Amino acid sequence: MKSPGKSKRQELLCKYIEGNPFLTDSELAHMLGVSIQTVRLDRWGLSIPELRKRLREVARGSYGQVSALQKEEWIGDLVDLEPGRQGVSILEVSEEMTLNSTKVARGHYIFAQANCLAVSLVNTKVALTGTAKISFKRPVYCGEKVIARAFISRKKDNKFIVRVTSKVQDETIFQGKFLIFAIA
Amino acid sequence: MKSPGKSKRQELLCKYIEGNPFLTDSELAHMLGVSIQTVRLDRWGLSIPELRKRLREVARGSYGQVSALQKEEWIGDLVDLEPGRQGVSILEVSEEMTLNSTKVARGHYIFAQANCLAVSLVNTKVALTGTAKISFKRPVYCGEKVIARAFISRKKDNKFIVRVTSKVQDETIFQGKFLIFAIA
DNA sequence: CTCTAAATTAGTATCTGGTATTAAAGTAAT
DNA sequence: ATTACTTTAATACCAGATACTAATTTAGAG
Repeated sequence: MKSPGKSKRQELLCKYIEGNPFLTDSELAHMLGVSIQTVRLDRWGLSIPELRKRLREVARGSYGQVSALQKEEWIGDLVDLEPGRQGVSILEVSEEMTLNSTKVARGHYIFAQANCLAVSLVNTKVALTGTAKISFKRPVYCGEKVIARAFISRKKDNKFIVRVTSKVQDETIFQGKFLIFAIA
Repeated sequence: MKSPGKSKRQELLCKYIEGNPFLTDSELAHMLGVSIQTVRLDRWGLSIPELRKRLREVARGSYGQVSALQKEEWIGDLVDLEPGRQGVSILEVSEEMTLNSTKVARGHYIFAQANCLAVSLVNTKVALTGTAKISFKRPVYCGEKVIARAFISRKKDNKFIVRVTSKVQDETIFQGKFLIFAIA
């Protein structure tokens, strides 16, 4: 019977947890539109540990080192993702991301968050950024929460146009148009 | 009455937890030779959060911090700089910068190197990226050395146009045009 | 359409590491 | 002995799970 839903969902589950290891099972269940038991079953099948163990590992700094998850380098926490359609990620600007004299976030962090999200939207094993046109609307300060929303605006063959808008409390601080290539 | 035992014990408690945030109350109780309730009371008095919250905090702090992008002030090594004119930086692509399945560097590192360099060309206290148009010409692999060259192509008031070309052994892998604002 | 196996959901008991609260001892100084 | 502080105990509750069993849903083959 092997419903295609299962493996797809498990892939998605991986992405969610890779993108944000702080998610509980019930949050994941809600995001995936399945019951909490299914999430646990999937985690078990993928041998992904529970939230608390993941946090322990992250805290120890060993997360992703030995993990079967092969954690990607993510900037921002993934909070919503419909591969092939849209996604949302949140980044809280910390001290290390800022120019220490001004507490303004360095542009490449904002870019990195958007880029990570844009790439993850493309539902293939590997996706690479080809070109991008980006614009920083205003400086972002330490402590602010940047919410990046991305959607695929066009698709042709293996090329995707992804638009990302990043906001701090309804104020747009960044916009970008990314051309992403999907690699088979 | 203020027994000396209490404040001494609380000091010790602080040290224990600072030295190892992974300790449970019962472990601490055992170490301090008091009951678990006393430990909780002490934690409460010192407003030290419970184990799980401590782990969350540690995890939050270290999550992504492993990343070169978060740790380092600068992406790339500056090897030449004439402020207001041109500059060169070199970045050796390390394992952490790549998608581990393919060993291809994630775009935002290449961008970060270029952005850092572009910003540093502008000879003021603070400079911020306004807009950028960038293009990744080919994937960059783990171990390759990326040499980014930047020059100021135009200047008007506090706005600078900086062009960056990044190469791996004479092969252009990235080009970008940055509009940088100088802040007084 | 029915049968069947896989997939999903439900339900219950149990665990850890706590919070929150109330109460009961212990201790030490005046 | 009284008073104030300190410590321990006891109980109810919570989040976020594990572990297990069972029922229900769903898809596909015959």
